[in-house]
Amino acid sequence: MPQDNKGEARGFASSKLSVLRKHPYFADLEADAFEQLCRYAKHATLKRGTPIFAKGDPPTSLFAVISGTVKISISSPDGRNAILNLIGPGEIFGEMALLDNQVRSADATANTNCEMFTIDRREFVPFVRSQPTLAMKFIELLCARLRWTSDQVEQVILQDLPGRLASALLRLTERRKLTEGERTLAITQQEISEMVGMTRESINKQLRAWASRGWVRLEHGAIVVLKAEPLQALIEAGPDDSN
Amino acid sequence: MPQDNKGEARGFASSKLSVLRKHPYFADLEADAFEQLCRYAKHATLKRGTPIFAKGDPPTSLFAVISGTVKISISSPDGRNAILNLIGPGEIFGEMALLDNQVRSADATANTNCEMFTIDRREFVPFVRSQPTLAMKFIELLCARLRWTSDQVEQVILQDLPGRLASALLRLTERRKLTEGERTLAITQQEISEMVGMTRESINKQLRAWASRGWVRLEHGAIVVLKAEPLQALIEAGPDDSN
DNA sequence: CTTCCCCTGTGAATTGCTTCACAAGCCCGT
DNA sequence: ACGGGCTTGTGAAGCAATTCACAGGGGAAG
Repeated sequence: MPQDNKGEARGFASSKLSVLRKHPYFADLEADAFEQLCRYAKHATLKRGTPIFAKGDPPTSLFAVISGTVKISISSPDGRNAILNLIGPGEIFGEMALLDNQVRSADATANTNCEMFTIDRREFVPFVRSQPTLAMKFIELLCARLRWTSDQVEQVILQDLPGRLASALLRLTERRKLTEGERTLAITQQEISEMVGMTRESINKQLRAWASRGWVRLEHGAIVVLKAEPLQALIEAGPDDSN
Repeated sequence: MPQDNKGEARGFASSKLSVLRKHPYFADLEADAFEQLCRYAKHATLKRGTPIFAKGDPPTSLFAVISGTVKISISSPDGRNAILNLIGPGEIFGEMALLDNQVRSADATANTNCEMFTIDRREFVPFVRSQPTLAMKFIELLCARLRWTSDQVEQVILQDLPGRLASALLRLTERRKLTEGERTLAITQQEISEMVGMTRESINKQLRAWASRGWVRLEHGAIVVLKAEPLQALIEAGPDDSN
């Protein structure tokens, strides 16, 4: 739980405000609510790899990512781990434990160098209760999360390796609102493998097969989706439609 | 979308009220909100196997189960299916699509003969907006769902067959608040297999192995958990701790 | 500018789970 | 009370994905 408040050094609410305004999640709040939010929000920057919270922790804050990405994951005793979500700029995380007042159900780590706002629990909870509009916004957020996670269950249970991988790639491009031409995903093969629950090696071989067909292009730390249609078709066809 | 309103035949709000009062989910609503709810709620009974809604449908209602269980599932083109959740008496389902105004993301089917209340979308949404307490209650519900589903992802990705199965059994007993002595789960091996994403045959063999050690007892259409500790230990030990 | 670590790439052997193919039992509806 | 269908039980063969064991290349940090 790092508390690097460099942003506070300047001490001007206005500077914070201008950055917060750009955060899509809060963009359409009413003026007074937004002002209140500004007073609550604290700025923080953290280095790649920094743990933000761990499974079992009592929740202290809500987080709003400004730049960089945060990994939400769970690890098993034998060293494997599962990535449940990757949170990017303009997104929020850590709301669940705050809203239901339970301990954190997963780990959060800065996946790259990150810039973010944090809102303390003591201010956040009464704030949500006092703002019905905000409560509805969080309901929508939770619904979106639930759809995302249920999709993950569906794919992991119903599909084989090619299907899961295709599904993960497309879901990630959609989420990032990349819908045209070259869809570049800044993600390592290791990370993808932990999202779909298969080994890095298997993922690599499948990606390579698709690359040779021109469906994707592989770069260092990135995957570029070139043709979404055959991948989509593969998912709809179900397991073992010969890759 | 069956609309069997036999319960209406009597035409007395009071009879409906007495049943609704027993539904834990609404038990602690304020008097006036509860009265309003009574006017909205419609009674319905449906036979085992009846489809309630299907993936892709526009949402029409919220459902509150009084008796029986409802299956929330998704099926793939090649005939396999995945059970996302089993909703029992005192529980609610179908809220997600209503709250975020999207199409249904899964199928719902009466898994046994069922008795339930339905609340129409046109009445439900304004009702939630006008009752902050209720909104907070739904936030909690969504959080609980999210934890449940994330757990499912975690287990499916991190654990092997024994771990997944143990985890599913324990999560089900917990959910039903069975914490002492003989925990009977009214569930078929087919159903469990569709919840954990493995074949019925594999599940059967594992259950049989545990039965011979006295950890569980197998009945027709039911699994009785006799010893939770070794199962729990198995999950914590992670994959391949020799069954 | 150079070191070191992470990311990628690839083959061979192994295996946990599936697939397939049955048989028998229980229960529900008519 | 009697089918017929769902539910359980079990073995043998097959295979998709893992495991293991490498090697080269890029990029970030010092």
